[in-house]
Amino acid sequence: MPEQSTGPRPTLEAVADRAGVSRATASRVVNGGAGVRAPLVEKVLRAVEELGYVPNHAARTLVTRRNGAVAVIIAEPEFRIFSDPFFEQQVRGISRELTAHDAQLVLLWVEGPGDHERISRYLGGGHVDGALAFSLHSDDALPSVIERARIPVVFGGRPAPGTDPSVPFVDCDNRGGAREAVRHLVGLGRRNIAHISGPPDQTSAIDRIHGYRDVLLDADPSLLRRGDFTEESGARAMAELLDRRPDVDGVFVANDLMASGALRTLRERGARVPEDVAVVGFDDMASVVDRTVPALTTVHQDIEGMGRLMVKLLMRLLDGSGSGVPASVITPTSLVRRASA
Amino acid sequence: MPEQSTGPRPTLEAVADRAGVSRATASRVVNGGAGVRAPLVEKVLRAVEELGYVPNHAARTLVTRRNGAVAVIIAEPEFRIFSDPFFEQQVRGISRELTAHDAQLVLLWVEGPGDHERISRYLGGGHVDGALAFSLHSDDALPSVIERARIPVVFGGRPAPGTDPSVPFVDCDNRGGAREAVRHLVGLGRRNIAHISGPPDQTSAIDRIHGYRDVLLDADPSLLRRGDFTEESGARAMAELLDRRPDVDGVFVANDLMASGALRTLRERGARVPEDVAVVGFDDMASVVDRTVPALTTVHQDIEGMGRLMVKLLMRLLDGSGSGVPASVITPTSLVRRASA
DNA sequence: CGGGGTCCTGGGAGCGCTCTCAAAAGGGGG
DNA sequence: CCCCCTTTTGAGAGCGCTCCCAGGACCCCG
Repeated sequence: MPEQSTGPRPTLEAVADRAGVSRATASRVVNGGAGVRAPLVEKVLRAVEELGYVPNHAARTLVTRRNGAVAVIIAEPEFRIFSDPFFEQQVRGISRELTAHDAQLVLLWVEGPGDHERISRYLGGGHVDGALAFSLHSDDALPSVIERARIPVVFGGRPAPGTDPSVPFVDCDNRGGAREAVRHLVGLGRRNIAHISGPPDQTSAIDRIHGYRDVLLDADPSLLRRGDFTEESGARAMAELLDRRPDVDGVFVANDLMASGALRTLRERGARVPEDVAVVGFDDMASVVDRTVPALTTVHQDIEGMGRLMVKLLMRLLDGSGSGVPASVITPTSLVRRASA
Repeated sequence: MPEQSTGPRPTLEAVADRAGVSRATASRVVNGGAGVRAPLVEKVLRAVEELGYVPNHAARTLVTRRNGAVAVIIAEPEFRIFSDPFFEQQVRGISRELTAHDAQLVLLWVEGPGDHERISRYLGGGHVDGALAFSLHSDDALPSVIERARIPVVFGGRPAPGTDPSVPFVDCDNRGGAREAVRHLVGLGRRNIAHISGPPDQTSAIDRIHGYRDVLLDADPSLLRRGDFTEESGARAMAELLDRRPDVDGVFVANDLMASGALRTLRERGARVPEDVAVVGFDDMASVVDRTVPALTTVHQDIEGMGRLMVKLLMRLLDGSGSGVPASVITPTSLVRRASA
């Protein structure tokens, strides 16, 4: 039972004294006890217990140059990314994996370019061992701010072209997933397959368009409508599609939210899904997929797993064990068939 | 322009040498420069700039015993609290205020009792100067875990009875706000005013019930229905209410989400709002209030402000300037009149 | 022009820990 | 039983910074 000491916290020195060993030996025990004989280990451990000793983190960091903390940089350019379920899942994965590595999550909330100076100084100040960031918009200056800090970084999502290509990232196989979705539609015998895409400044949206084109090399431009990943934009895009191409019989929508909107429009226009128009989404977002009518066929990606992977990559970077820079990881996707296609 | 030094980061010593002053003086300048003559300040600043000096955080913490970081403890008992807009606003306020104080936010994500040991050790380990936590359910063991760490803490929301009463908290005036809402309904000439409450293990829900009873001392129990703060539960409670008390002409709902559900039920049952039944919510949640038909009259609370206040209170605790323990803060609420009442 | 402040500055002692290196202890073979 | 090698332990030197304190510079007034 630790003593309820009111005074200053006990130091390693105190533990060593109590155990009758040197500070060095006490340190060894506290750090795993390799190379110390059992009886001494026992003594030190008892002293630690009795004194309620907890290592001083700052002192340890000062000499080891490691502080067991990782920054997660959240940029909130315009929307409420924090309450985005996609994002939440990823952060959850990160948090869990970080815990497994006994590392802490320091949240860096960036609200605008005015914060860049602060962030840069913080990252460069040795407060954290590394950083995790998310590539959002290609016009964002944040990646370069992070790079300037010369600190190990892993991105979530493929960064926009122009970002230092040596920075590893974790992303799902957007292009492959899109291909699978479109092939499924083709396999269903659909002839006029459209695509409702995301904003062209996000690499995930671009990659999904590429996947669509990979399969439908000669797709007519009139079959391509652009949305912005919101439900509303999906509904609108579907309406436009129906107006221009009444013959459309299949749609691959770049995310579930827009697919939900598209489904709504289809219902309002009296089109049967999947009989008249088959719909495939992307993300397999639980909160959307279940409530959709009919249930949405979509491309699944393991978002939490991607978060964990980001941490694993960063840890490998920090250990330096993986010779050189670890390669980026593209996680697999899989088509989940439900009623809409 | 900072030198692109590849080697080890420059130390204060290096800065002092370059500026031709002592380490002590360099330190003084770096920390504000009080009591140093202008020309020397100038010289040191230039050296800092030229060397690209950034203070070593660990070394500083080692001697000052302050590390400029605050833990935000997020317990996720069952639901996705992280994506809760209420919560997001509060964390945003915390983040902003922390930034203003030049302090960092360390996110501690608690997923279950299994994490308590880890959290406790972390908080007690001197990694952070203080902690911010949210009082969620009265049966949660977390508050006591935090208390055990003997670290300054401020709660968001009034803690359940049984928690150490000396721990300061920030909460809005739930009871007063509820009173105002009910009085408004009374002022509208409503005779049979019902209340749809939140779960009884949350103090905010209890306080709002109290406020309702303060005004309607003799309210019949049949006018009180319990929900769980979800839209669905609000819809259900309203339906039950209508079944038992068809004469109800006013409802105070304990939060906007449930009020939105109640409004839906009212519409489905063909009751006009506010003509037949006037409805008042609580929270003034932007994402709900705007989309409701009719627009929801509700009790406004400054959620982001509460987050900021939590930080301010904690900072006062840490400074020790406020003699003794700062008092908890109850922030005011205000009725926002829209169409529903 | 000297005395007594006041204001600045530098020296140096740690903060608590890790880690290197040398000394001590233990062990085995000749 | 002694010597050499391996394992275990301890002494001590920092890590980079702040802060106390003493000494020097400077200033104003008599």
